Amino acid sequence: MVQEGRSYGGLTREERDAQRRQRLLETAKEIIGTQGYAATTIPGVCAASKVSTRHFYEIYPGKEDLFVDLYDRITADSYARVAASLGATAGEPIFERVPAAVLAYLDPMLKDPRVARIAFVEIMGASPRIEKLRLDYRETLVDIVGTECTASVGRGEILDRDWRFAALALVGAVTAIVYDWALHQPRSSREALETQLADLALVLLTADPPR
Amino acid sequence: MVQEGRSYGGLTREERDAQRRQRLLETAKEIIGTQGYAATTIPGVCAASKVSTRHFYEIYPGKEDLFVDLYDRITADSYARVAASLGATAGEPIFERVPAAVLAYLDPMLKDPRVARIAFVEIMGASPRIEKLRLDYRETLVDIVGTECTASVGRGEILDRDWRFAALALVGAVTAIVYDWALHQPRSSREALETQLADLALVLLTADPPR
DNA sequence: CCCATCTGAAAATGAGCATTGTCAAATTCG
DNA sequence: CGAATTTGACAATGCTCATTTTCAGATGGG
Repeated sequence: MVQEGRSYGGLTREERDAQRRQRLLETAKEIIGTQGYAATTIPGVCAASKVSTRHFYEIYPGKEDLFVDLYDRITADSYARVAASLGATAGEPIFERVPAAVLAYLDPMLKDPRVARIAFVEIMGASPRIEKLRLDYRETLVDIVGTECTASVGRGEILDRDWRFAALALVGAVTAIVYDWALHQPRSSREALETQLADLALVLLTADPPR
Repeated sequence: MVQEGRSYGGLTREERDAQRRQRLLETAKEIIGTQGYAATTIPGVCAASKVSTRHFYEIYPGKEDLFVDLYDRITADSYARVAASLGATAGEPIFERVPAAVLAYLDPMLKDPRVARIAFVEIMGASPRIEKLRLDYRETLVDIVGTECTASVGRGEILDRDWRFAALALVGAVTAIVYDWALHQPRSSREALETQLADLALVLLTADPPR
């Protein structure tokens, strides 16, 4: 059981736990992002993290919770980037804001293929709880797109449409493309991909079907 | 061990095996498409199928093989529909052919939410072998799109572009949207969704970015 | 220095399956 | 009919973890 807590190795209990949690998260990113969630075991993560299983269960209730924590952090990071991007482009036309926000969101996945695999593949259908988490987060994203685009419609920049449909299409398309890009070697430059992704976002949110 | 085989219950060995396989596949569709692959157990599938585990292992080497067989059949069905659709619209403009082919592909998923879940969610990252299967099948699809569109470019109907990128975007977008539609109740009519999907396909394959 | 905490390693426990084996009853065919 | 097959139910096995517990040693406050 966890006692009151006193200093050890020059660190407080909180600091020691934080370091162990940090190592666990880093290892989880490596193993889940490389071998997949199904192939991930607690003893495996603990061994690679230099954390005893006893300490693991002092930090997390179970295996699923580590994955949830990892995914929460990845998502929170991307969402913060989106918020920052939207804040930085406030007042600019939607043609600037949306592509910038999309690329801000994707930055962590473009930098690290393991993150792309976790956020776009391993997260899917891993468990009922995690699936709900994924869908809830995505709903937030859909709402953001809807809000921004509706405001843009009000400014007369674009025509109104089914924003939920458009947002889901954007998320799905971007997911498939980035994961594919992260997987393949050799691949086009990140700059080239970002140009294509920005164009894609614009097309999906503003193009009229060529009837 | 499996003997030479003789009639039993008025059926040959092949027929008996085929019926058991049929029941297993139907049950697997129900359980995987409802509870998810991770929550699927052999004893569970066998009990619901009225097939003993002993017979299961006479038909399939293991659990993963049942899933592979199920996914193979689902995919083969969709691919056959695509081929039939493309054959039926031969000679027509790409603006007719592609939306028709996309809807042909999606028909089984639009008819049965369990199929949508299996093909679009449960299949992802289930295991290395299954993930490879998914990516290989998707590559075939990408090739088909590329072939059709390149031919259309030759006919002067559309401008050339990165067809692999466009195809991946289309597949990713359609996947996310159809699964979302299959999941939500209440939802728009199938006809309305199909119109949106057809427009989406055209936009992704033919629209120029509004620079 | 003394003792309560804390730590890493490793063993112990136990659950949940996948997979295999047993067997009595049912069926077929010579 | 009677031997050989086939069947379904179910017991038995074994393995892979998740989770808990043990324990000897390290550390720190008083």
